[in-house]
Parts: sequence; structure tokens; C-alpha cells
Amino acid sequence: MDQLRETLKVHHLRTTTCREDVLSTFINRKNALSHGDLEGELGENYDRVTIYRTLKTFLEKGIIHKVLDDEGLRYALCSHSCSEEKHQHDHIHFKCSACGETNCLENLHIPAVQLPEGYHPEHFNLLIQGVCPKCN
Amino acid sequence: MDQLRETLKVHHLRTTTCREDVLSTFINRKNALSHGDLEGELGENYDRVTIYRTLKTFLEKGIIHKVLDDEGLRYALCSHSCSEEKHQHDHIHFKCSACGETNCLENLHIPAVQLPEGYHPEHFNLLIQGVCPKCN
DNA sequence: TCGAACTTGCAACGGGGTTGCAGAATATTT
DNA sequence: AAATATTCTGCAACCCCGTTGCAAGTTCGA
Repeated sequence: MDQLRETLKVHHLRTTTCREDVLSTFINRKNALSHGDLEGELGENYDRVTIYRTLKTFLEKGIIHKVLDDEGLRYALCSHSCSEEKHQHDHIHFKCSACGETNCLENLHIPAVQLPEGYHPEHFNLLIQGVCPKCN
Repeated sequence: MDQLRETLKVHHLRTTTCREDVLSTFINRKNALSHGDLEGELGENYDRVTIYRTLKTFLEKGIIHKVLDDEGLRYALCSHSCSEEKHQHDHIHFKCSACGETNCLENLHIPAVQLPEGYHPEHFNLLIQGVCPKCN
């Protein structure tokens, strides 16, 4: 409760009920969420546009990060504190083809890759699709 | 010219000018293309819907594969012959933040990852974003 | 408690992608 | 070469995603 406000404060955001609710949904659900997921959960309380704007703000401030997907964008909490200046993510995302959930495997780092001469990598995004332990 | 028809035939597709044009655009442009790219190139000749359907058909038949991106789906040619039954891709995709082009690095394989107990991986998708040799 | 700054809801819009259907083109059979 | 079955295309319509402008409401610091 207070922790939500604290998180928002750290990132220089005003505390509003929408932001608190979106943030707590991410914390409770644990997996990566799409705008649609949030609208399903909170849509009766807030306008779609407000949810879009909340996601955009959280992204910019480093509270959440994008998760690539073959059927639409999702978002997940940044575990280590990212900031407005710098997002740092090198963990793997796993999407289950059975239950459809996408999760961050925080402990698994993306292996280093030796790129050819001239390539200057900045961000890495590895999505593995398959069956997760729950659906096994 | 004849090669286009041949490719379509191999995949049990009728030869139509739209399919020939889309296929030859992929071959000429070399990089990953979005529907919008194709519409820009061929939009005066064909309806948007036809281009969508062509992409979908090519996907199903194993002529092209999806390329994930943080700002929308793209497609690229399958180099090794994929089929309706099986798509097999383990190469890396590189997106240049300067010119915006996304390319397949066919020679670079995605390194193996040791997943925790219970995970059964099926497909891998690694996108690296940064600056490409051309924009260096 | 007041005002400046920020946030929200509403309306509207553009783009992405899909579906149904009728007409056109392709392949096949004779 | 013509007829037929099959497939493909264009059009219209539709829904979902995401954004923008603006007026009204809320937050927070002085």
C-alpha cells in the first residue's frame, strides 16, 4: 500500500489511484501484462486512454519494460531499479504456448554473442516459446 | 522470374502477380519487411487485404517467418527451406536504431540456454538492437 | 488553503489486421 | 480449346490498438 506510493514517489510521479492500481496489478499478477489484460482487470474504473498513458509513463520512468511477443506487446516490472535515463535488461522471457503466459526469467541472462565487425549492439531481447512447468 | 514461379509451385501455391511481386520484393530488399513496407511498394497495384493474405499464406507455407520487433511485426524470407509442417529458425535478428532496418544474421545462431527444470522450449527469437555497419 | 502543475475522461481519429462475399483468375480435366 | 472446380482478389465493413487535443478534475508544494 505505502510501498506503491513509495515506488511512485521515487520515480517522481504523483500518486493517483489509477497508477496505484496498475502497479499493484503488475505486482500481484507477476507475469507480463498487455494493455488488454489491464483493461480487463481495471477497465471499469479507468478509461482505456488513462491506462495507455499510465503504461507509457511507467515505461519512461523505468518502472516497467517492454516484452516482445509475436502477437502483441506486453509489459513487465523492472526488477532491478531502472531509471528514466537507463533501462537495463538482459534476462530471458519465456512464453508458454499452452497457457499463454509470458514471464521474465530474471535469473537467466542472455548469453553473449559475437557479432560481425561493425555491429554495435545496445539492447538484447530473447523470447523463448514453449511449454512452461505449470502446463507440463 | 521463373524462379519465383518455381518457389510458389514448390509450396503448392498458384502463381499470381501479387505473390510474384511480394516474393520478389522480399528477395530484392533483403531486409525484414512490414506490411506497411509492402503496401508502400506495391499498394497501388494491390489491395491491402490481398497483401495481408499473401503474407499470411507465405507464413503458413514456410516461405517467410515472423521477426519480432518492439514496434510491430515484420517478416523475412526463410533461407533454408521451411515447410508447412515445420519452421526452423535459430538465427539472430539485428535492428538498427539509426536506419531502422531489421536484418537476419543467418550465420549467427542463438546460443544454447540452460532453462530451469520443467521448461520445454520450442522456438527461439533473439532481437539485438543497436547500430549496424552501414550507419556506423 | 490557494494556485500552478499535472492527470484524467471524453471524443475523435488513424492505422493494423480480419472476415464475408461476389466476381475474377488459375489450374485441371476432357 | 473449352468447361469446370478451385482458388484468389477487391471491396465493404468491422473491431482492436494506440494516440492526440482539450476541458474538467486532482495533486502537491508554498
